[in-house]
Parts: sequence; C-alpha cells; structure tokens
Amino acid sequence: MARELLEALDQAGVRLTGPRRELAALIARRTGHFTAADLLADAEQRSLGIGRATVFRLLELLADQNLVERVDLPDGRHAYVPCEPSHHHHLVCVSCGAISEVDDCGIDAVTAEAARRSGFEIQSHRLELFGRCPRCQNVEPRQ
Amino acid sequence: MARELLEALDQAGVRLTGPRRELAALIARRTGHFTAADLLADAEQRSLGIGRATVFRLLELLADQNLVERVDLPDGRHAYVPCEPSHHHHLVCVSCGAISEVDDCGIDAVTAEAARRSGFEIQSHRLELFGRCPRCQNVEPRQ
DNA sequence: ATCAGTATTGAGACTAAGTCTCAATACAAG
DNA sequence: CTTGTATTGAGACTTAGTCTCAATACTGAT
Repeated sequence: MARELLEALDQAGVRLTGPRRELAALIARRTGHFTAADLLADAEQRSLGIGRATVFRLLELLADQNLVERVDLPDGRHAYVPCEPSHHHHLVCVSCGAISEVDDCGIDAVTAEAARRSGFEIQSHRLELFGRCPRCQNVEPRQ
Repeated sequence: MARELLEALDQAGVRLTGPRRELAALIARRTGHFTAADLLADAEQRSLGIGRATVFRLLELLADQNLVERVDLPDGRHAYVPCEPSHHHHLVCVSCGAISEVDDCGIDAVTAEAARRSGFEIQSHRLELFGRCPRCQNVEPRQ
C-alpha cells in the first residue's frame, strides 16, 4: 500500500524523496485513522529525523491527491484516513478507531432535496458516521 | 435571541452572570457562523474584559445544551452556529458564511443502508453541506 | 556517470487554538 | 445581608499548524 501512495505521488509529478518513502511506509502500516501527531510520533520513535513541517506537507499533498482524507472526529480533533480516491464517506468506530468506507448510498438525493428547499447551490458535502464496528460490538455488546 | 440562550442556560442550572449575558448578546447579533476567536474579538473591541477561557467555557456549555453547534469548515477551522436544539444539519455558504438549517431529508435511510452494508452500529452522524446561498448566487452568478 | 537546477528538507521561530490553575469575585439561596 | 460555591480573568502552558531559510538531494539532461 505504501507502493500505491508513492506511485500516485510520482504521477502527480512530485519527487520521491527519502522522507516521503518513509512516511508512506508508516502510513501504510497504520490501521484506522491517525493524526499528524501520531505520524510524527511514529517517525520520532524510529529516529527517522523527519521534521514536523515535512509531515504536514506530505499529508497536505496526499489530501490534494485524495489518497488520504481528513476526518473531523466528534471531539474536534483532526485525523486522516488513507482511502480510495473516489468520492465516498467514512464510518468511524468510536471504540477502536477502525474505518470503513461506504460509497454513495443515496446521499445525492438528500443533498438535492436540501438544495431545493433552501435555494443553495451545493458544491460539496461531508458525511461522517460514527458508531461501533462489528468487532467492538462483539467484545462489549450493547454498551 | 440572546434571551432564549439565557433562558436555556438558566434551565440548565448554571448561573446567569454578567459575562454570560454579554456573550449571549454578542452571539445573538452575529449572522452566520463564527469562531471562538471572532467572539473574543467582539468582546475585546467593546472592552468587556472577558477572558479567553470564559469564551471557550460558554461555547462548550451552549454546545452541551445544543444551542450552538460546532461546524468544521472545509478549511479545517472550527466554527459555531447558533441553532435549534433539535437534530438537523447545516448548509454553509462558502461565500458569505450564511447558515441555513435543514432537517432530516431522508438521511436516516442512508445511514441505515450504510449500517447494513458495513455491520457497524451507528451512533451518530454529521452531515455538512457547503455551497452558495441564493443571495451570493445573484451577486456573482455561475462563478 | 556527472552535473546543474530546483524541489524538498529539517530546524526552529512563530502563530493560533485551546486548556488549566488559582486566587479573587459575584451570584443566588436563605 | 450573609455565606457557600460557581464563575471569573490573567496568564502560563500545551498542542496544532505555518513559515522562513540555508542546506540537501532528486531528476532530467548531458
């Protein structure tokens, strides 16, 4: 998966540098969502000597490329999740942080209806679903 | 509208203090969304001598009471919008910041479908729609 | 292979956002 | 009025993110 990220960056015409390769590998081995601080901590733990700015710069690049998406957690923090570049939404497990992608599911009808009622010209939307993944439901049922 | 905020705070069993009254009035005279910094600036401009912490504390209180909702702007900033305490979603005008509330519009069907497909047990969701309000469409058509 | 030009880098200063502590104050119930 | 306690502002502190700049390292051309 790190490979895919790097290929996509290559396609985008940016240089494939050491720090970028290393960060791509760190992202690839993460499961679920992570924050910029998580990634920075990973890098520091391995003494990769990667600066804070570089982490933010890469995340921005990946987000531009839709290889990673920014998710606003219910507690207000910003996290990222690696994902397919097509438009979709995320299900975030509030227990373990696991992420699942869902594609359209009919939200277009909802936005069209909202546009009709309000007169707004809708350009984009963001739908985030929070709950518990199947695994966490089994571990601690009906909490 | 400041009155409504204060009444609701009273209901919630907190004290109706000077700073809270003043901030409620500032919120009431705002249109569209605003950030904590905006409110703080308003207060400073009027030399109300209200501390940063007080502003954040009140916003948290109001959010707990669902009198104000936190919105994550596309650029990643956090904003607040005063609103009805019932569940609903917001349309945010990216030109002028105007806010419009939309109620359900069939999103429950979407979340149910997503839950079915993923096996998640969905607890909450957040839908934000960004676009241009009717007024801004007229000012600068088809931008 | 090497070179040259330029994108990218890390360090660290800086800004902004938000939290926390604590002594002083002000509300509200009696 | 008095008194107990919630709330306050100041300001230190933390965390998130940006910016600058000189040094480095890709990459494409040679």
